[in-house]
Amino acid sequence: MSVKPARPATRTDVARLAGVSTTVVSYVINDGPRRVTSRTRQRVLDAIERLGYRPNANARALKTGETGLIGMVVPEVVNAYFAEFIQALDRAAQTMGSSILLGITYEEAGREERAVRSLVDRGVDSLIYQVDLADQRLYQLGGGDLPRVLLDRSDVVPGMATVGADTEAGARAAVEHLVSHGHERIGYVGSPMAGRKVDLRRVVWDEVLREHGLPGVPPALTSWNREGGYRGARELMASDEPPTAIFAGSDLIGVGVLRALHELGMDVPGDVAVVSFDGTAESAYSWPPLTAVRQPFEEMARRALEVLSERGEAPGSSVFPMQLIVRGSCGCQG
Amino acid sequence: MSVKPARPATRTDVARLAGVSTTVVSYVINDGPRRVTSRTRQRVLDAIERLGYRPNANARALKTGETGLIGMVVPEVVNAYFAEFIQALDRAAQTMGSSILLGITYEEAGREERAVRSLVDRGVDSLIYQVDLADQRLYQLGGGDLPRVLLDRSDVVPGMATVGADTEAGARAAVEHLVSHGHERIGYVGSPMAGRKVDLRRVVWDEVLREHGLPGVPPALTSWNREGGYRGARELMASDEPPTAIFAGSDLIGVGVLRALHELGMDVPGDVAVVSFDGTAESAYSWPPLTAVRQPFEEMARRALEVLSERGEAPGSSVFPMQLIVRGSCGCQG
DNA sequence: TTGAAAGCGATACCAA
DNA sequence: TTGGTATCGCTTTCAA
Repeated sequence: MSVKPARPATRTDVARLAGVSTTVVSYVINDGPRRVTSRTRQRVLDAIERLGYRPNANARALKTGETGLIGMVVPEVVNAYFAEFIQALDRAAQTMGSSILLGITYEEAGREERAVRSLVDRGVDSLIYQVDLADQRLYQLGGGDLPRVLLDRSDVVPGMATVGADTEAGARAAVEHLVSHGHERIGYVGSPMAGRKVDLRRVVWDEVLREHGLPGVPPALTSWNREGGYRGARELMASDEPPTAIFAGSDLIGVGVLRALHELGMDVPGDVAVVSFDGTAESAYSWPPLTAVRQPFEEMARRALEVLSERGEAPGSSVFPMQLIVRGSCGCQG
Repeated sequence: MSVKPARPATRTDVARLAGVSTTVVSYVINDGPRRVTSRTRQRVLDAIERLGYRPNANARALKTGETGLIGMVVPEVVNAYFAEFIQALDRAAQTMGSSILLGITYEEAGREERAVRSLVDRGVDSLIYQVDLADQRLYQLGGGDLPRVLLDRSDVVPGMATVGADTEAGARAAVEHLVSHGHERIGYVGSPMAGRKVDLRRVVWDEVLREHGLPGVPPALTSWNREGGYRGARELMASDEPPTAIFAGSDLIGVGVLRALHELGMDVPGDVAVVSFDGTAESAYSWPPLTAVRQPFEEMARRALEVLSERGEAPGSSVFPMQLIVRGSCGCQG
């Protein structure tokens, strides 16, 4: 039976109703730091229930210096790759009573600093970077005491913990799979990386080709979205010796590639086979469904939160295996 | 030139360095409520700069009762339909110095209450519901004083402001477009709505068919995702008189429909034309690209924030027009 | 086991 | 125009 007060009940109201001091209310809410008789405890619990009392998170944050908020910096959310991480992180955070606060950069120079600063100013307890910030100094925003982790990122920031997928093995699995189908001209569609970062997918693709004595193919470097995949595939197919297989650097790219191939009247995987990178839901429903190497979203998210709570440890890096998911676009089921 | 203090600077540090009282610091930061000489003001500004001072959001929230956080309740984020709104809202909120705090329900009964409660407990200033909550009482969480708005929602909650798209006109445009192409058997793939809510898309589809004297077709009601679209189209195409056109209740459904049609060896739009609802980026890169009626995401987001700041007004409802985007799947370009 | 009280950082009333 | 100070709701030390 809860009574609706006009003004939200505070801890003082609870104390008064329970006939104890506010200190005791605090003790029962936090299960410490002092013990409370179970009788007293029950009285407090009853009062809380009757008043519908909920602790004021801001007051608590002010006092303890912890908000229970985890800042996550992402370039966008309309992209299943990031959205998958956001959800995985959110679920993991829920079990710890924390919440994810998003800082979206939109990959616009101006918004980048705003996004990160906003998180820091709001007092997040830690930060997860899922974006390559243009200005390295932004990684230091808020001072050195905030636990931070780089999640599945291409750039490396000295002294910062890292959680990522085994891109190298994943890319290798993808390309080797295409090779195993007998393809000899295998193209790659990706994007140039900002700064002088290297795209491991591209590097590995190149390596595998070399290892098998296959001819090199100029990579099509456009942008990390569907449009980029589309343009890249058009480019690749317009060459004198078009590839018979394409390794797409992301699912979105893969989808764009498929569209281009269809437009050209090519059969997938008959004329051109495709394997993509990421393995989000969208890849499963394209036509044909994309064979892809999948990111271990949940595992990485859980690990990221672990890393953040182990603050103080030496910044290490965790690597998780990717998994090849065979669907229709590679030719296995064709 | 900013000095990095070990401990973050507080307003007291600023006051000391500027040789003024903390009150004045407050005045210049908030531009009021009292005026400050421009000379004093400048001294304070300098001190802030030198110390790298940033106001503590929690302390401020405690004092003012406002956090600058807007709670947004969504079922998921790995779905461009919701992600588009999240981004649109985020951008709009940024211009007001507010942030969007997400409460993801995952459409799981248990998480629903947690998600909403977590937002309220964190002290959000207002709430945007983008999900049909199973338990209507959850809409009242946090008391009656929180401004709330329902964003593009199918259910109606008495006394709550609403911002939505003109689903009816949108659906009509979609179906009429198919009719204008000469189709006589037009199917619908959607999903049963929770509770006894009605799916306007389905109702309008039915209406339009009737108006044109076209034969009714049993709708395929599955679920609002790609898988649902797939199953729905299989179902529709397995009937004795399969449709020659399909109205898909969402982009995801549309994508699933396309996959099913391809699997059956049908040509789109040659054998079956498709028009979908929502118009997210994914619809533009399916094969063939989906003709769709598009949600006015940005406009609705902006309006939602306006409504929230007009607290106290009578709860009205804003409706925005949808736009038909013609691409390849309807037959216009075939 | 319980309570009084200091203090987290910021706001704004009331005086000066 | 500027400053002293009470206060927001909560945590926790110290004393009872």
